[in-house]
Amino acid sequence: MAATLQRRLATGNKLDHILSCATRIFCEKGYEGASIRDLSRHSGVSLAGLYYYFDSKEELLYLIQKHCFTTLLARLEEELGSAPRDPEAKLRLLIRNHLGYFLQNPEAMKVLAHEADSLTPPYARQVADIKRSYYRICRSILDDLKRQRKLRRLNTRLAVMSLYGMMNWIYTWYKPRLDPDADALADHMSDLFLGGILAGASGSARWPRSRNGRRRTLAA
Amino acid sequence: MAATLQRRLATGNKLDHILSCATRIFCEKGYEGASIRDLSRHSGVSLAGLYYYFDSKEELLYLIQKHCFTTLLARLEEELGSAPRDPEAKLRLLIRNHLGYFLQNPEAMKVLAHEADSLTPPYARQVADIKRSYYRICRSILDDLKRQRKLRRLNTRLAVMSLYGMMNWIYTWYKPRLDPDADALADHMSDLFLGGILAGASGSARWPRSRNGRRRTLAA
DNA sequence: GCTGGGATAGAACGAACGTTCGATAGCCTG
DNA sequence: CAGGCTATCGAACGTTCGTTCTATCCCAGC
Repeated sequence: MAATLQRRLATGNKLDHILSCATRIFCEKGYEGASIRDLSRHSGVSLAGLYYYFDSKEELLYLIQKHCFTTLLARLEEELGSAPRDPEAKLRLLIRNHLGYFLQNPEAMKVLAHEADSLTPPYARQVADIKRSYYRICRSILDDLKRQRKLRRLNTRLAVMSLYGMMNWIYTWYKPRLDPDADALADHMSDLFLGGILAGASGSARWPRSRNGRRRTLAA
Repeated sequence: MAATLQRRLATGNKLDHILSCATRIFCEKGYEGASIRDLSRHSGVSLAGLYYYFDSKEELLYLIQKHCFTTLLARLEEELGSAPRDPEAKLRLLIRNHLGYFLQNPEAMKVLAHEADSLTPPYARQVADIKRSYYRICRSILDDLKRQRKLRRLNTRLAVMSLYGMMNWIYTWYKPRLDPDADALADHMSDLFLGGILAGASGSARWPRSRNGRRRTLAA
């Protein structure tokens, strides 16, 4: 893998082209369902020629995922670092950043969300590291919010995962012509999520209790 | 396919066994990544012998998805029909039903959520029909809620999809030992979702407005 | 006791897969 | 102009894939 590094620096353009074709194909047919021959056809590079730019199909998926998650994380850190904000503003910013990037790169978004488990240990670990950094940022914002608003019963892990679900599931249903744009969607999900989180603060029974009479969910 | 119907009625047990093995294998390796030879090994049925019970690998996935979605829908309709309830109670019931079934059948849940696009038209259409029924129920509950609570600015399509995201994403993170059980999770998500939906009712700026000063999201 | 069909499996088919080999251009450097 | 390096490709390798052919076994019904 080290031998190909120099090549890549000199030939970044073509590798970029291959990666963007691969993203489209992985998006359409899935990682397992896509073949290197598909990629050869759509990219215009011969089957053998492709292997000058990467070592294996799996490395291809790794390069796509690593690049996207790195970009997503870098943008978030840049925006978060630009000004000191309160937790709610930070969370809104995270959601806006997340959806903005996803809806700008819908094919990559699907490859990130849908092929999250397709990499094997050597590659998977490196991607997992980036994702963990992202998760930590999101969770620490929610921990701050919990402290600030005294949301004693908030399970921040569940909250983060619920938020992830809302955001990452988008790739299964979003229609650009039908649905609002990224900023509007970010507002929608921010309002929904924050409204839900903060509504639990008082601990009062605003709604009828659930069937078993308990309200265990927001408790850690 | 008609010819095999009679066989199946007489030999339902073994087909069930094959389907449950297939569910496990599709869950672990994905539909494309799983091979009929894997299924042969794990089910104890010879490669050729399997084809006595189904016509193709794709029909196998279809049978799994159809059975699960049909069961999920039937249970929901049964519960919803048992007593007249207000929209909020209905929604809580739907969430409880959805998560209850999913966490009872985690492998099937992943196959439903992750292989939603793996079927081709002849099979895909039939599964899509069931899913559409399910969607309509969910959406009409939300429409009722919107009417009842006068949530003028609620986009019910976005709300349904956000709820789906929260619920269906679970398969990527849920750890039975670490996370709350199905009922508690259902309470959590019901509170989060309903809190978020209802918080937007007043139209007051409970939180600082987003960067662009608009609050377009909850508007249809 | 024979027969017919449900149930099963060994062996094979053709196709597609990821990957590699060996060769060949083009180009910069000495 | 010789030599080496980058970039590229046609052809092939060995494997695995979904599926099918054919033969067998078992048992109920005549």
